[in-house]
Amino acid sequence: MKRAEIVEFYARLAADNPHPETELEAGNPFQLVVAVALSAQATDVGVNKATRRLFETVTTPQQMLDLGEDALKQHIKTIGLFNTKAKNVIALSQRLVDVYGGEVPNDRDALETLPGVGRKTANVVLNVAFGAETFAVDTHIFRVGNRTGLARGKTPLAVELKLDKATPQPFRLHAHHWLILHGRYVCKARRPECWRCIVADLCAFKPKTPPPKAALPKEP
DNA sequence: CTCCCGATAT
DNA sequence: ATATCAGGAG
Repeated sequence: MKRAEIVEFYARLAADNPHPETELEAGNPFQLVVAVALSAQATDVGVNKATRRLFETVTTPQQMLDLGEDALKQHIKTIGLFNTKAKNVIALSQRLVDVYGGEVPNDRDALETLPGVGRKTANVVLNVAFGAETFAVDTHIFRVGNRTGLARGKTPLAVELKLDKATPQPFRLHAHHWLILHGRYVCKARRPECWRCIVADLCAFKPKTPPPKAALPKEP
């Protein structure tokens, strides 16, 4: 995608949603780390349903340790991969207490030493909790970047580095939220809704999906 | 590369 | 029935 097209692409998404925010519910950086770690291969809606009650009583790493792994599992058992996620969240909390004074570090390398936290989760925390201009490439952004031609790559890291180079100010801070929300609600994996996409004319995706035909009445 | 793994949409 | 969901670790 050309420079002017990229600016137009972001300008439209920005005009459509001036103040995009994460849809994960978290009251502080620690809860954010936990919520994002839990969100792997799960929907935000599902994560929020599980964390709503959990976060009423657990707001710090020490409180998570006091709760314990078994009780945590009961809270998050409706989320996929809950066994490894529970283990990771306890280990992550232990490390925050032992090494970082119970605080979430504002540093990608430090974040990535936390169990269950990889580059994508670290980038989300840096952006949402600390206002860094990071590009957290999840399944949605990977798909949108490759489909549209905005930022293509074989791996999430490759797409991230291209986004970093291709995204100009003043769009850098919120770019990853505009892309993820666009991917979640319009440029969907199964049935992309190109007929109502506001950047379809800038997009390289060939089979522009038509609007659904009106449902025919069923024969009895 | 495989494994982890329940809820939801199609 | 099956693909997909704010991935990460071994």
